[in-house]
Amino acid sequence: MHDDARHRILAAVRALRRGETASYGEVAERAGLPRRARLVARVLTELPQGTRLPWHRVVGAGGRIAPAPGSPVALEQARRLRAEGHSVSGARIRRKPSAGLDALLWGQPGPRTGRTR
DNA sequence: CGGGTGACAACGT
DNA sequence: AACGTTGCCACCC
Repeated sequence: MHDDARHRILAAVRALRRGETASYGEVAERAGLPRRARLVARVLTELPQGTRLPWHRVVGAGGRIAPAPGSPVALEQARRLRAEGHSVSGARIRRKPSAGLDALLWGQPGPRTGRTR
């Protein structure tokens, strides 16, 4: 894959702020790579262990933890999301209950709760 | 070139 | 809500 695409994806993830989440597809879109959700997943998979990137803020469409349920990475993501105010049950993530304020802070809704196209 | 795989996503049932 | 299907894309055999 292009190193350039990788850097743009990393930048998009780095831009995610505390409490915010974005789906793989959204991250791809923000990185200027529409329809490359799987590429985003691939890039995250290859992140080094101690990375400072907020990779845990990238979630599956509809607000789900994407990695295999029970896997170390999935558990760690759940832990971090809860630490940022979200509630996680199994793979399901329910966004921090402050949608109104969040919308002001984020400008855009988080992962789709309804249909998209 | 051909087939399999996955931290994806949209749709239909 | 939970699956199964299909489309997709980058990689790896």
